[in-house]
Amino acid sequence: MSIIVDNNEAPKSLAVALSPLPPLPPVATTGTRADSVFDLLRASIVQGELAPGSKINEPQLSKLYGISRGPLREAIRRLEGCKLVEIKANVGARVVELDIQKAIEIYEIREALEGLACGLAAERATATDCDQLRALLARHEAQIESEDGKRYYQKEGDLDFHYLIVSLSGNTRLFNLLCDELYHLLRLYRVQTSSQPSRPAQAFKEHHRIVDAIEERDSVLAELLMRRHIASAKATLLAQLESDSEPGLTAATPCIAPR
Amino acid sequence: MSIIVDNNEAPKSLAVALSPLPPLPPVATTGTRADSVFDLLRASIVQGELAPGSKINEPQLSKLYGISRGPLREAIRRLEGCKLVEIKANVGARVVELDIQKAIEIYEIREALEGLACGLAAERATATDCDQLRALLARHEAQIESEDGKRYYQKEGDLDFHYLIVSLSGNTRLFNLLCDELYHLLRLYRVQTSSQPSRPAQAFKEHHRIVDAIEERDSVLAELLMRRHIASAKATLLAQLESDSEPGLTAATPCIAPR
DNA sequence: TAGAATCATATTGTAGACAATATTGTTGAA
DNA sequence: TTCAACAATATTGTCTACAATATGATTCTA
Repeated sequence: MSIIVDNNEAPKSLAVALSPLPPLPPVATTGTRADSVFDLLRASIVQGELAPGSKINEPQLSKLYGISRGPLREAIRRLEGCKLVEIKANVGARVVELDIQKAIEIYEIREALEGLACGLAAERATATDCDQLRALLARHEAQIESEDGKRYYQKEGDLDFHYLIVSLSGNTRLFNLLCDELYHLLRLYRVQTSSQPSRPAQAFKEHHRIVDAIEERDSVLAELLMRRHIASAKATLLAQLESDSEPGLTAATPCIAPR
Repeated sequence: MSIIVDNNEAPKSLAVALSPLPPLPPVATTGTRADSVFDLLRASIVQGELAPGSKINEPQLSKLYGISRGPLREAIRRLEGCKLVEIKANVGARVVELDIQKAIEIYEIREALEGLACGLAAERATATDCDQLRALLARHEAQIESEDGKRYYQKEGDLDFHYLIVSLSGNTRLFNLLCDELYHLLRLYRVQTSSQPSRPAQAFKEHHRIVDAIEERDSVLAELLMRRHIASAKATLLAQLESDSEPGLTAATPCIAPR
């Protein structure tokens, strides 16, 4: 089936995306300590344990993880590459601060890239692939209806769907770009705007229509539908962020370049 | 020559891209040694001095640059983030190997992202911005006609045009993604398929039409034209790569996952 | 001779110590 | 009281040395 691989952690990513949904095995890392700590730090950031904007203190973290500062710094450099932290020379790293402007930028990019992925998937997906997609949707639907852990599963489930589509695109670099970078940032937003209702019913309808288009090998339609789907998600998120930030009125300015 | 700058230095990048083309100050880097070496290494790779596929030897490079391995390793981690080197744990880093498959992937992504950028630019560009675009094109045209350094300037000039459009998109993340990552890889391809004719006449026509669309605030058309423009460039590059690799028949296989 | 196991070498991974810089708090003057 | 200059502290940046792993050459066995 595919494809995806990537730095250091190649098999892992794909396995997760394609497997019949194990409850996300937390990655038995076999690499270097810098790699392990990278994973741990990224998880901490994405799950909100390290608050956005908070300082990354090297001595403190190296004690916490029981490693020296060398590999820790390498891990931080990788986080910088993922845009999860921002480093200033001689000052240090801080967890990235999310604001509405950044959300807009990310979703503009996501719309273009996932549209591309979905179009490619429509060109390349096999019948088996489509079955997998349907099975995935059915499973999520069941989970939603059973009401248990509704929000959590819906969220992760939604990303699973997108993972699978992106992996079907056959474009490894695109997969890495979306799954290793952008999606982690999205998780961060979801944690921040905790537990949005996220319109599951509507989303499911859209998911099914996307799979329809893929099955029909209609790449233009598949791309269009995916872009619309993302645009809807964007609108939902922005509404959430705006209502959240109304009291404080932060970061809503159309400023573009960070100074 | 080069313009290019990057993370850590966000504001700079944008400013440089927007300025009326100073003769490219080679970046007076004020950051850490890791940052400087990152710039140097990236330039070495992009200009082909460090051959694709060649090993990155840490002791050797640290002696060459007169620094210790610590900051060097951080620089290498950043290069990994840019996809210019590939790191295997306990084995080391190698300069990325370019093959046709990767070129296809990169250009698929580039088409989507620059299409997006161009559409956004059409929505946001001011009259002054459009004047800048025209001026840029005129300057390049003059350079081409004067025949001096034809190919070289055309190449860099082409990227200048794209830089400017991307910066006009107003999407900082998109700018970083394209200008700090993808374009460097493109340079590497250009060095590898040394001195392609690169259809300057046709490209200029396309550039002008793109600016037309931007001036008319026709974002849909602007996106479409840019996507076509990139698709043409892709076709040119692929033809070049295929003719190059015919004798040796290297890397033309549709192999996808590096193992 | 071919292949596998072993050992020597080189390279990567990590740790800890020191130097350079920024941050914070304090003192002093207007 | 406020501001500026200075000193003390903490944090980052860098270097050197050592440990762990991979690479290759060599030896031994079939």
